Amino acid sequence: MRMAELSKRSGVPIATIKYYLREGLLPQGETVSATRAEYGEAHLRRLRLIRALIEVGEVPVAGISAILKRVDDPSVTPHVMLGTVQYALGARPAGDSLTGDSPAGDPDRIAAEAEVAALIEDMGWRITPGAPARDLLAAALAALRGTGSAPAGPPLRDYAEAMARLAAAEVSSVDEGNRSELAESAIVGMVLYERVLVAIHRLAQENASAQVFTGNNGGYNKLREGMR
Amino acid sequence: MRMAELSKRSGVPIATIKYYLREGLLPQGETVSATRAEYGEAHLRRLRLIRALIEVGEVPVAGISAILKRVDDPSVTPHVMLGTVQYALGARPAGDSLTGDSPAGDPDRIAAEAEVAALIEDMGWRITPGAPARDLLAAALAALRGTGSAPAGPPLRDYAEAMARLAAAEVSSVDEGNRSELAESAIVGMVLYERVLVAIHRLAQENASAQVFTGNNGGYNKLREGMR
DNA sequence: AAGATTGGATAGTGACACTCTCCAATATAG
DNA sequence: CTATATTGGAGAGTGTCACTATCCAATCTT
Repeated sequence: MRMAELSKRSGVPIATIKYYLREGLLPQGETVSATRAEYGEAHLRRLRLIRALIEVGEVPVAGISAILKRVDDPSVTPHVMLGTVQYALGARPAGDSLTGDSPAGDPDRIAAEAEVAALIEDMGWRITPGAPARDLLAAALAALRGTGSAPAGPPLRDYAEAMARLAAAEVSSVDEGNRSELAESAIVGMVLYERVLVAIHRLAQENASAQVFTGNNGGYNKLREGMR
Repeated sequence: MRMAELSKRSGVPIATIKYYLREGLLPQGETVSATRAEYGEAHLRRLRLIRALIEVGEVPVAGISAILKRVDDPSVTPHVMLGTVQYALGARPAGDSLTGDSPAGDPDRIAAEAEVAALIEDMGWRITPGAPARDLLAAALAALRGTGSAPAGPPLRDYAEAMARLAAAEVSSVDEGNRSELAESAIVGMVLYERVLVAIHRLAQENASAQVFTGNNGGYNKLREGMR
């Protein structure tokens, strides 16, 4: 298959495919002559993976590049690879430009970090010390406690227990197939199930809000009036 | 408080505060003279809210502007306001630039939409027909089914039940205080608890991956060897 | 032989979130 | 009552990101 066909079949413009080739997201096709290269089904699959990560997963191109380097390196174990995905996803600049209530030093932040450590300990989880998700959680908690106006919400433990159950099912469903398929499937799973989780959480929030704030309505949700 | 002090106390540079004023994220201070305006605690609180939404919540500035317009409009009910937040968060360009497997027309996408509708029906949820989270979920599911290499994962119902429980607790914890505080607290809650959820999900995934892929290790997670 | 297509290199685009530079009108200090 | 500093406000400039457009010479295709 030539580039034009790859483009048509994937729906990705040729200029963009060239860009992905340059960035190393997509491996080069097999060069047939100076002006011709042959692409296979693997390229198409890879391209779809890239699009899914970018469009649905909102993973930055640089992160995808880092992920795919690991996928294509046979010496990397699945667990390490998942770690790479986490790093690529959590590529938070760690003190974004403005360092108002900076990562370290802020008392809210320190308290939040302790809370995170306690949660992990409580759950008996094995988590790398430098895992980006730790920072992510600590930052979210610090912001939650620090904005003044923050609702109490459910205890972290409730989140952790629910997530432990779901994550166990997600990860165990990955455990099959050959290495490179396993790799791609694990990545897709990690990134896309996170989006699924978020989307369903939002739906659940909307429903909960409807239950709490609109008796049987406030002019917003006219349908399903008498349902309940 | 003058702008310099507002900047110092919030950690946000003056230039950026001016930018937020221009964009309407932050209300003007009380003009005292042609070159002097007075800012109060409310401005500081609002500024912290903005930073939390941008840094932790990754909400685009345009979305924050839309959200805050509703917060400052007393005729908007809490439920509608939460809807606005969802729109601001899910401001997905709906066919991003390249329309490869476009929103409509794609069979994977249509199947995914049916799956979403069935889930909502099953759970007995009240969800607006045009809710952005519907699209978000449908897009994630379509990508999941369409990449070829996708793990089965837990049934959607499991996610939905877990999220229903958490969302109910989140929303009910918001139900107090005066209107504008309630509004801000609801926003903070929606956005930041989502980050908390995501972060804990990632931690749970890392742990699950460690359990499944490393018997008692692969050279990655040297600590806690004999724990289990 | 004539036109189209290809891979590859280089430069340009638009969106985004700031950030910088000016400016005239005050404040404030000596 | 000057001299210096600061303020709010407006406009243009910056860096990043993910593309997108333009050229080009070397092939294919007809």
